[in-house]
Amino acid sequence: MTSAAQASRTVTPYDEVERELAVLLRRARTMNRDIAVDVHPDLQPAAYALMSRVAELGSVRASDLSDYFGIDKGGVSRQVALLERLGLVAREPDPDDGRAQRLVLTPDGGTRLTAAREGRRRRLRAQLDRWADGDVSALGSLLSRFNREMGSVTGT
Amino acid sequence: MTSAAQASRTVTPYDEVERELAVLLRRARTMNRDIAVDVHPDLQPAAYALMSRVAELGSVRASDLSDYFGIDKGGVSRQVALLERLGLVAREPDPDDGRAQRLVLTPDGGTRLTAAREGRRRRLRAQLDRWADGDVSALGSLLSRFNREMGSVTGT
DNA sequence: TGAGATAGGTTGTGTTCGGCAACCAACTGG
DNA sequence: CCAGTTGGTTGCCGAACACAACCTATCTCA
Repeated sequence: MTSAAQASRTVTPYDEVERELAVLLRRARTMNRDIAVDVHPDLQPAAYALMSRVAELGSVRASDLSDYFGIDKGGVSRQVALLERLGLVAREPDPDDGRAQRLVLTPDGGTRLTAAREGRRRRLRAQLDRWADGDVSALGSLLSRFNREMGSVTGT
Repeated sequence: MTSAAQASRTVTPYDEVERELAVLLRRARTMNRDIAVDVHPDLQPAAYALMSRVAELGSVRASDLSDYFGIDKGGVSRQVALLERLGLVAREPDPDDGRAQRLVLTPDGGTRLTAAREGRRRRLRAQLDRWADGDVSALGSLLSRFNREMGSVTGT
């Protein structure tokens, strides 16, 4: 009972998940930065994820992004402004709602994203290649589920 | 081929991992903040992870933390200073190296950490309870492996 | 033993991120 | 047509780091 090492009396799977998430989150910034620069030298790391989501859905409203990533709409607004300034996404008026705007990738944005995606995938693959296919899928599914279920508790 | 939606032509497991990580990372800040406040009202989110790691190992050097989390030692230094100011960790001279210091949890730090850990675990559990035990373990292992292998590519 | 080289920490500076809140515009429902 | 709500923008601010300069202690090796 001397040191705090006894905290390890029971390292539950929960603890492990928590610890690994902590590590991942701290390292994430660095990893993300490299990725974003691949797309466009002036692209901020955070904007990459938004852009990626726009590509995935084809057309989104800013508030959708805000909900999906669980971040403030103010931040989204700024990131989107940046993406637009860089010519990576464009805004279209939403036919169904005069207040809203639909975000779409510009051709240039699409091209750059695809190109960068290739490079990034290569790097990710370089690491995950040694994994069995099933493990990669499993990680994806588990993360997805985790996000989905944690997301619903927003107001904890 | 009109919109960028065709980017979904092949959503590989790699893509899913990437996407889910992106979501996770964006949400992380918020989640972490709540946790840290549980330990001590003035505790900054980032410091919680460090403190947690100190508890796990019992005694660490700042540079170990820097390596482990992959963040700059400057940041670690500041966080540690904060933790010390709050009386949560203490510094001891390293008997083996005059330059270094060993960080240990104070009794108060240990108490608070344990208490907060309980609360947090309850919340995490509330979500993960519906998971099969094996799934939680699997997520932990996969994340751990992911971190380990990605960590070794530091200079990509 | 003494001159680098190197490792552990601290501090100053700048940037990125994103929460909070005040605000405008447009939609919705009496 | 007035109130309440929702989509978005902007100002303000703190947190979290990266980067780099710097100090000190240790190590190395001739």
